[in-house]
Formats: sequence, structure tokens, C-alpha cells
Amino acid sequence: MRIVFMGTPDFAAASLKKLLDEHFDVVGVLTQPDKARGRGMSVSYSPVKALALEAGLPVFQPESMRDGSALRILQDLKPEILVVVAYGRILPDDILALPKYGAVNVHASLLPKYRGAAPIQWAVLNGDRVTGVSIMYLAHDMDSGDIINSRETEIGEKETSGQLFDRLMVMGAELLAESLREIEAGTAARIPQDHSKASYVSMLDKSMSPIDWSRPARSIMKQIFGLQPWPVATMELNGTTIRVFDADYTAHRTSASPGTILNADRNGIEIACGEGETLLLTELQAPGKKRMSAADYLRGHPVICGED
RNA sequence: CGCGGGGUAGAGCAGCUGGUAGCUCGUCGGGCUCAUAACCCGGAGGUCGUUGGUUCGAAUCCUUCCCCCGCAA
Repeated sequence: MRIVFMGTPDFAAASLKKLLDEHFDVVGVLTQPDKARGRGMSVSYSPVKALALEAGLPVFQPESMRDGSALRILQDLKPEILVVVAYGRILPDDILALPKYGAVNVHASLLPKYRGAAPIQWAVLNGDRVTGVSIMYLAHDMDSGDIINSRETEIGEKETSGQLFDRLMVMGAELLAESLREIEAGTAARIPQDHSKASYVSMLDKSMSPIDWSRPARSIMKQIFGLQPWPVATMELNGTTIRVFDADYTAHRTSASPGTILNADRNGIEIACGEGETLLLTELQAPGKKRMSAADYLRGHPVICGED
């Protein structure tokens, strides 16, 4: 089965790696064009491209999906199936219709829940205790295609989006390989989604960073862990914006107004939250500095209790 | 040459209108205490990221490079 792989970031590279390791017949790779990125704006290319080059696969980086160039590339590659993982572009119907077996996609949620751009982060942010990955066919509408396979996993109480991302990346790659084998064997399921239960999530942005201390402790915890590795929860302290990386629940109750600093010692910084709960912040990052324990931070930055 | 912040004792910071460096924690020794992450006394520990320069003299001014962090992508 001739496979053309389309993907860009690490999440996609994990799937491509799996297909190569399992000796699937990957005949070509499409990935986003190289861009200047990172400090210094040096030009670098995507993890998928790096892996494809290493494997000696032909790599294509069409600028547009709709000017016909991508379609021509695919016509030449003659794929029997398209595997699309976090490619970064919406594929037009003429491309989806090209391969005999259509196009399959790895999506990091239990569809139809969390269609869209940041399903992993939103599962954490919303405090879900279970999420998963789904392998589905691509359809005209985003993330609406028939499901081939899905697999669940529990979300740790203090698991960050980044950690969950790494786990789902592996799970997704494995389930993808299984699904492709089933497609080849003609045994693959094709279960339509219950569109009435669909939900959509947007990309994250920095406006979600500031912590609202009037919210319940667990809600804030989920914000702290769900917003890692980006954009990271923040708070104002000593007149600067501090990023918060780790915190713990406490058994304490308080009548202090939310945001009040109740204590600051080698254990961390305890702050009043909503509903009388408190949280102990244990790892922070000051502007221009690297992340450090709250205890380290306090050595050079006196924090006055009672302030908010 | 994308923009900005930072590199000073083991850790976190101050000093930076030039005159060989200080704070807190830790550490070592001693004391106090039923006891302590408490307290008291004493000590060790820094070629102030690197290169060159200005100067009688630089952590403090200018220059080269390296590394770290954030923004933007």
C-alpha cells in the first residue's frame, strides 16, 4: 500500500517514525515550508522533514494546497492512502479524493469531543480525567470523519499538557500503525461520529495565562498544568509577571480574599484561592531567569505575606 | 544582522554616577535546647562568563565572543 505522509511537528514525526520502523511503504513526505524560527530567526525545518531526509524519502513542501501544486505532487506519487498528522493545512476535497483508500488522520482526543486545534491542552484545562487518541478518515469538515479506532488514557492529576502530548504521540503512532494494517486487510472499522455530541476547541493564547485566584484550587491547578509548555500560567508578584510551573494542593482553609499571600517559606508560596481553598506554589520563573523552586526564588526576592 | 532581559561565593540576589565585593539561604566548627527547617557565636568559600581596550586604578565605561531566558515566528 503506497503511503504518502503529510505532517510537520514532533507529534507527526512520531507517527512517521513508527511507519518507517514497521516498514510501511512510505513513498513520499509532504511538510510545511522551512521558516525562520527560534532565537536569532535562523531558518530551520520541521521534525518531519528532518526524519524524512534521514530516511532518504522524497520531501515536498508546497506553499499552498489550493494552487494545484500539491495535487500535482500527489498525482506523481500515486498514493493509495494519505496519512495526515498535524500537517497544518486544511486539505481540499480533490486531494482527499485522490487516493484509493482516502486519507486517515491521528487526532489527540476521543472524537467527537474536542475537534480542532488544541485537544490535548483543553482536556487538561477542563480537568478531564480521561482522554485519548482517535484514528479517523479525513472528511470535508474538520475532524468530522468516520472513526477507525480510538484508545483511551487517564490524565494524571498533575500531568502537564506537554507530558500528555508525549504520551498521546506514542499512542497515536501505535494506533495508526494498527489501523493501517486493518485497512490493508480490509477489516478496518468505519464508525460515523455522533455529530450532535461534537465539541470544538480553539488554539491557546497568552490571554489565558493570568491566574484568576477566585477560581477553585483544582481549576487553577489545571490551568497551571494545562498551559505547559505554552503559554504557561502567570501571576503578578513584586511588580513583575511570574510564570508558575508547579503547585500543590493544601489541606488548609482560609477566609482571606483570593490572591492573598498567606505564607512564603522554604516550602513555597501559599496563596488563597476561591471557595476558601489555598494552593502552595512550588516552582516559578522570573522574567529573564530560568525556572526555579519557590524556595530559591524567595532567597533573592523577599515576598511580603498578606499582599495579593 | 528580528526585539528585549540576564551571566557576581554551592543556590537566589544586591552592588554597576569606577578605588580589588556584600545580603539571604546553604555549608563547616562551636554553643543553647527535651527538641527543632528555631536561636546564638565563629569560619571556609568569589581571577565578579570570555577577549581586547580606556584609566594611576574596573564587577562597575567601550569592544569581541560564548552561554542562559522571554518575545516574535
